[in-house]
Amino acid sequence: MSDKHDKRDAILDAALELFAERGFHGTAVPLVAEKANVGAGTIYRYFPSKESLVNAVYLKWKTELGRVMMEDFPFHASPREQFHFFWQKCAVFAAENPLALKFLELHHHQTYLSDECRKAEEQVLEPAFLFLTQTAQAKITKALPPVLLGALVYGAFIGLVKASWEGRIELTRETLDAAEQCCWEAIRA
Amino acid sequence: MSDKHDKRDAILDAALELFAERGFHGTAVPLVAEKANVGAGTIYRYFPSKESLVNAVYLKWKTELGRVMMEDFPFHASPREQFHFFWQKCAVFAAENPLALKFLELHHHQTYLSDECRKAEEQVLEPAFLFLTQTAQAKITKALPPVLLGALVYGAFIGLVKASWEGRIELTRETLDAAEQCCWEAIRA
Amino acid sequence: MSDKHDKRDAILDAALELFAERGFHGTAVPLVAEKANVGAGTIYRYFPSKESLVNAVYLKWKTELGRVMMEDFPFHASPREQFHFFWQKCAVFAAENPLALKFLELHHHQTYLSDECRKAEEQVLEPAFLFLTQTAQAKITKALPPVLLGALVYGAFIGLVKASWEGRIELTRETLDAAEQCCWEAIRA
Amino acid sequence: MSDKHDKRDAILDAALELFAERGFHGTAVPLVAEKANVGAGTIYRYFPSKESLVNAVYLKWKTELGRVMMEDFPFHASPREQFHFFWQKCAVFAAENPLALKFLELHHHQTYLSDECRKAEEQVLEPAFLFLTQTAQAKITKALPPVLLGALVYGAFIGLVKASWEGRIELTRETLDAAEQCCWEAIRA
DNA sequence: AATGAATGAGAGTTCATTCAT
DNA sequence: GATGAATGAACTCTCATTCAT
Repeated sequence: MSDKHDKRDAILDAALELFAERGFHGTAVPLVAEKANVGAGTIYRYFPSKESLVNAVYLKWKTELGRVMMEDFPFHASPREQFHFFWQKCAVFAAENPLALKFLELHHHQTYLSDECRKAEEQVLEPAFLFLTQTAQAKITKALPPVLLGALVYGAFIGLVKASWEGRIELTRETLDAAEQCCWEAIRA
Repeated sequence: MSDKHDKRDAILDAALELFAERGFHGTAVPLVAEKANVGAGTIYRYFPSKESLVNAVYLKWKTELGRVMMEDFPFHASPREQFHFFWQKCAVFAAENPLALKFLELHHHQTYLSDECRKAEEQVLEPAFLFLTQTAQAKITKALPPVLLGALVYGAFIGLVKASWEGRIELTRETLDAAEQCCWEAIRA
Repeated sequence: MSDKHDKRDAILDAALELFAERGFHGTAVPLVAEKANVGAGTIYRYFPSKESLVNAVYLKWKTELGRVMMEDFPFHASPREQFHFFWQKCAVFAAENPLALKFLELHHHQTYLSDECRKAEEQVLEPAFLFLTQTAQAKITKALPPVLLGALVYGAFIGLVKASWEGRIELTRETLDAAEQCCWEAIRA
Repeated sequence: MSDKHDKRDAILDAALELFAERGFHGTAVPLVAEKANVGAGTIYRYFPSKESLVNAVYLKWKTELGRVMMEDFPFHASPREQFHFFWQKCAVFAAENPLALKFLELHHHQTYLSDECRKAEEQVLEPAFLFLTQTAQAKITKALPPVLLGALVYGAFIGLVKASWEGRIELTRETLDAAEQCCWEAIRA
């Protein structure tokens, strides 16, 4: 039925895995083809170039990240609960799509990414910035630029995830909860 | 005497800059040679391969980072002052060697890095872990694994620096101080 | 009935145009298919290979050229009138089928053409050679090998047509008549 | 001594031969390399692309043709003698550089040729046009556009040369002289 | 009969590495 | 010791041809 999408998706999945592990320039197109179980030429029926492929992977997962971040957002919950929601969503995404997160981190702001990818980036960040703006106004979080607090918390989260990738820590429920509390204390007024 | 080291250093500097901006696979050896003002063959008199060159750059700067982190460490100051010292050293390193930090982040844990690099990595982290172990025992910082708190704080710091690289924030004295205080509040008991 | 031939002709027409403009190796088969409004695979139902297609196009137009050259030949007119007939036929063919003439010139004696094409070539030239043989015997044209005079006149004609393709001259009635007279004076005794 | 030019020339010579026989798109770069006895990559040290290589070959031989055409031009000889000079020069060039002439004919006005090549083309034609303009004014040649007479004569010459390439005629001294006289009669008043 | 998605061999091109100078 | 021209393996990408539908 969806043979066409099966193949396109197989290519996107294979590319995600290889780009995440070896980087853009370190990944040969025929290798992607082999992993996706298609011919090398087939990739070029779906993507006009290797660059467009990496952009497609980036856009797919950045968009997906943005989507899950806002899914069922508890608009009427307390700021602390909303912060928990954000953290939880990131943790679930990291647990379910470790390769996607690795890929997004590794290719973030690379020269071969299109403007479209940069715009998707900003859209994903917007809700978090809005949250930090509103809670700062309410004197719940510190009177600091949202971009600063956002960078710190997201950076801390990524630091945690990277430590788990390197086997230096295990992302148990307790660890994640403790880390969340640390980050909340970092930003609360 | 220093002619030999002049050339070796020129190669390491050129490699640092190019690897930081384009990544390992995205950087051609002849380009490194050109930037270092040496012949392409000369690089192979100092480094047996491109891989060994990237390892040498990594080791040089990881070691340098470890060195500056411990230089003049105030062993008898208060934990908060010691934390300030760590943070300050990182900030100075980031300001003085932005390319080096970018390089270290980009090549961190890549497959072509040798075991020696991984060991250097650990050595750099050791003092910070020791600090977090001792302050936790003294109930000054949270009773959480040092690797967890370390990952959060270093991650937050890298998040901040990346935001500045992308032009989303300016690393003024005030910003850095505020961020430091956030991170202290994240880990304090 | 003519459905089959419609498709075959559409392919031949598309191939003529593309081969004439981009050459044999510069033309992709799927492009021919697209221009002919058929599937790429359909071409291989009519022609076993790209080579056989270019041969078919060549044979079609070389044969057509031979046909129109002899159509209504004025066997009983004067040599000068017969020469005018030849020239006129060539001019009409060039005007009506510029792509065909361009194609025939571009692919003339190429390695991928079959022997059949070479034979067709000779058949087309035969009447002209016969004419030049007979008029030479009658001391109306120069006592030179027909192949020499034929090469000069046909070469001159092609030179003229190429100049018009390049926009260096316009093939008006006057120009063609003047050129014809030049060529006649070139060969007349 | 001139090792560098030896290699560049070897590439240009190999390219001339292969492009003349198989056309631009029909010639693979590695084949040129093999014939030139260099590595495939070496070609790209001398020419940035296959296109620039074919342009270099074209320019080299078009320029050479223009040079030999004007070498020792008998400015004070009679028009008929000057015509003989042109014809003779072309014949010598064709005899000494058959591949070059074949190449120039095959690649004439192709889309991948640069503007520089087109300008070289015009420069080569200029002296012939000047000759035809002046002789027409002196009522020695026909009162027809130089571009018309030039196209006829050069076309006739190429027709003759092509016939010899195809083995249909032998370019003896007598044949060439007779053909020259034919062409003169074609254009004389 | 007709299709066009799929293919893999081969195209043009790059680059890590070597070696004669 | 230093070089950079030379290389060929491997890259990205194209296309003549096939075959399941």
